[in-house]
Amino acid sequence: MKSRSSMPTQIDVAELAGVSTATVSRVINGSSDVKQPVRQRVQDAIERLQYLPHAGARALATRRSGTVGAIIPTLSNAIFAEGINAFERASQELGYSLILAVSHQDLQLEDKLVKNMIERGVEGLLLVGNEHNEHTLSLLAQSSVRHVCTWAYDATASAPNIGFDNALAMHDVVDHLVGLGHRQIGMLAGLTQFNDRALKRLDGTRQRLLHHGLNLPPERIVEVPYSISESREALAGLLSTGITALVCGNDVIAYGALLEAQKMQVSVPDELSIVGFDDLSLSAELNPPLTTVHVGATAMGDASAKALIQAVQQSSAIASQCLPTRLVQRGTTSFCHC
Amino acid sequence: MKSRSSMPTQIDVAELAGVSTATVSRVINGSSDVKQPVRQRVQDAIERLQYLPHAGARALATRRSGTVGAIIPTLSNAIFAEGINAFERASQELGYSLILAVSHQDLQLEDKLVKNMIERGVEGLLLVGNEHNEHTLSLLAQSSVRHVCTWAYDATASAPNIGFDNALAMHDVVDHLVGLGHRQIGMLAGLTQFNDRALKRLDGTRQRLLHHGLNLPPERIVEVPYSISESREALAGLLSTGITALVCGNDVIAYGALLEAQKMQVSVPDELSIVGFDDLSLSAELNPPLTTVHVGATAMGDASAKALIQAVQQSSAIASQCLPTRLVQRGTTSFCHC
DNA sequence: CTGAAAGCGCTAACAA
DNA sequence: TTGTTAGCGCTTTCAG
Repeated sequence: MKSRSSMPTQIDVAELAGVSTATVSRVINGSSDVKQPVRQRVQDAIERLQYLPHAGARALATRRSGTVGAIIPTLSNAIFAEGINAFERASQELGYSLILAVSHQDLQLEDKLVKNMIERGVEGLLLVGNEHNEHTLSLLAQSSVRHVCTWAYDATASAPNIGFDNALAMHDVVDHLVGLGHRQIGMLAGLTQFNDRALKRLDGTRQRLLHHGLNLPPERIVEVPYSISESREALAGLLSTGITALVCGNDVIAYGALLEAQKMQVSVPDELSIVGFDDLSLSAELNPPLTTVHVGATAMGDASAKALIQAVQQSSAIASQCLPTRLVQRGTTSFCHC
Repeated sequence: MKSRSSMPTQIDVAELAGVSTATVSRVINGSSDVKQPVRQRVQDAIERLQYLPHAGARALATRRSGTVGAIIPTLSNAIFAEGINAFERASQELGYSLILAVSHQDLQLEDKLVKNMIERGVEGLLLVGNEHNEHTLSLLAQSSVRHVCTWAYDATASAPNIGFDNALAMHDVVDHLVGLGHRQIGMLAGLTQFNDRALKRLDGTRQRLLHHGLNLPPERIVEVPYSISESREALAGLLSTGITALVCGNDVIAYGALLEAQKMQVSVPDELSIVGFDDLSLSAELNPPLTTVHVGATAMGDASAKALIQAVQQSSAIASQCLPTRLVQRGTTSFCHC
């Protein structure tokens, strides 16, 4: 008899049930070839001892941890929270637990976190964006941990991508605005440093404007962090450049612009059209409701979990997916009255 | 020489460095008694092989997993996302990884998730609220996994609590409103079933109104889910009961009330005062800015992680903490003009 | 200061 | 169908 400090082990169950540990293992793992009476004795013993298998030991023996990891920039951004919520749900339904880490937009930290995830034996890993350290990528490559880069779809990326085309999405936005007669357009972008999604949105906007023969001069571009108050502060300056429409890098920035415009008595959409990006649930409820780009964060989280886990289970590669985005025309955009 | 499919193990490092695995282990764990030249050889070997220690094996040997768990109702609620963000950050800084699971307000599912967390060997566990299955609690008790119930402080609860007094917080709200001359007060509460926080807020409001000799009749209480649109729908009915002030179970509900009132041309705060709960970052930015109860979600997540991990490391008990909450008076409340 | 060896709790051949 | 026996990769006495 071994000395055990706390929890019962398989050995205890085996003793109580009068079988070998192998049999206990078989029962736990649902092996079909255990006779009913034996199976019952084992299950009773498990019940009586309140035995819980040790996941670490099992991972060691099977070389499979039953966990997936996710490393995201922050959870304070509603759209990431929503995506992770879906990712967790899908993983859970497929029998996997989620190890979550937040990188705070720090690629150096992200690298450490990836290393940690590999040590923990995650079978799949979700990352955000396509910008990562060289070292991080090589770590992933030689550990052969399945991984997907999400939120951004880039056909040229080396790692599997599940996300949407941030640049292309802006084409719809620009086309919409130009179609409404707007010619003087500005952009309140998210911080583009260390954020390829924000950069693509800016680039996409610029390119599509050019396509229409329009310019996006530097004075009409302001980058702000994910913050309503900082977005508000930037609006007045942008307005002074004579714009009639404003493209925002995300919904939160758009909220700032809208609220500040209203405070400045600038009528939206009559004097200024505003377009957001993300389509947070609040956006449809504002007065006026925000015209924005809907991205399926939930669908993305869901698809990522399923793709990752399927790839693990079939030891196949992950197919990249370019998810659709959709411009939702609501009340903050209208014909240019000028 | 063993056959290895994928990753290098300690044995490989030991061979390459010409030492025993015990020495490799010592170097990894920063044992001071390894001579410098040997230590260097080992570190070089680790570097060259890109060796990563196997967390599962280590957990098995040390009986410590280096993980903490958190089970929350949802991540779609911004205030939980914020709390978990802080919890993760603090845990990470203390060297622990986070295993996160979402219960979708389902106590049955929560029970399964707790079981899973114990199997995974989490050293500490964060739960939300004080309402849990009997079985869940006993599981926790006999596994002796440290745990805290958060978001709600209840002096009578059996498990350690780190949160705020949801009922007491409403006293400030009611006092504020009554002090402004309001006598006809209604409440747009969150769903109280399976949610002790929402229930406490409702009870606290009712009690404090009684204290002032005021009533909260059933027709002035409406429960709605965490949703702006459902909150909006409920407003008209509430307004028809002749209220001059509305207490909301959370900020999102308050947004709905505010936006709907504005749409109905009911002036806030002149004709209707509104108070929220949570103080999400958006609340201060609305027009008018929302009067609400500030709860330190970040502080709570942070305190929970620190308390949990400290208790684990000193194998001591967790001290419950009643965190302060603060009424933030902004623009949605004013003197009763009646 | 370093090495040898015995597990940690579980699973997976291989026998029986 | 069930038991026996090696490990999975790491840490940790205990010797030397």
